[in-house]
Amino acid sequence: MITDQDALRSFAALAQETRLALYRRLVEAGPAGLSAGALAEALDVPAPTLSFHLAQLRGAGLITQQRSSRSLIYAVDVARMNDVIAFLSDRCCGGQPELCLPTPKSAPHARPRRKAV
Amino acid sequence: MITDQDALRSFAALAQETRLALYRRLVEAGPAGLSAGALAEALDVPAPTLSFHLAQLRGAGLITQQRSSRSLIYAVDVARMNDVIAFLSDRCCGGQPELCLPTPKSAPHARPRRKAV
DNA sequence: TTCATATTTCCAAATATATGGAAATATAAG
DNA sequence: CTTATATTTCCATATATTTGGAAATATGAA
Repeated sequence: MITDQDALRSFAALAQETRLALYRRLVEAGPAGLSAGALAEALDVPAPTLSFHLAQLRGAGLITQQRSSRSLIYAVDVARMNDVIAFLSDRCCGGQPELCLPTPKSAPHARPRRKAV
Repeated sequence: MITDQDALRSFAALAQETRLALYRRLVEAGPAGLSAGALAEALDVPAPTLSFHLAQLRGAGLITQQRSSRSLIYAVDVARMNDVIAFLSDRCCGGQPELCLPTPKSAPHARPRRKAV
């Protein structure tokens, strides 16, 4: 589960060019994550600016932080992203989800869904 | 498909309390949508403020607008939301999606996913 | 210790977003 | 044509976010 405020913070966190790029870079990196330094180099962002944006993503619960010697390693929190997606998907069409399908005829041959992120 | 800018605009659109409430109210309403007036009353928002927020959601492509006599009817664009979700889900773990699953053991009994929104 | 590296916190200036009253536009009814 | 309803656009003010240099903190190496 996820509160309205959590969802709001998550969208706010992703609603910024640098942060969205950071998040996607971390999705790409997978569970191993990347250090702040590696991210700074990858995206060419000054350290204080990077730190600010990572803090936003972390405050939204979208990424985790872990120290490894002098480096801080960031990685996506997949479960949280799935919660955010569920937040948007739930309670559709006043409890009649079938109304939410793009078009009636597309339902029969709908492609199988993959686990998000 | 969806561009980075499109995704960014979508998150920005949802990253605001009133707009998120509007969007969710429209998800609930389903394909029939709701008029600006109905939304103004439901959320108790002054007309100009409402109009501003609806324009943001529309600019992001998340909702559609259609005139019906004197009223303007707004409804969610389900296809766009699915695109936004796909944007976040794609290219995970450097091309090894299995690494992105929350935990290895949770994969076998993963629940079936429902079409988003 | 002392020094170097990695990253954060502090803070002030620049930029962007949200709010709502008053006026404008669109549509329909009498 | 006049009036009423529905909604938007205009615009000034208020509020929030982003930026990056300088200084502070944390860790490890010599």
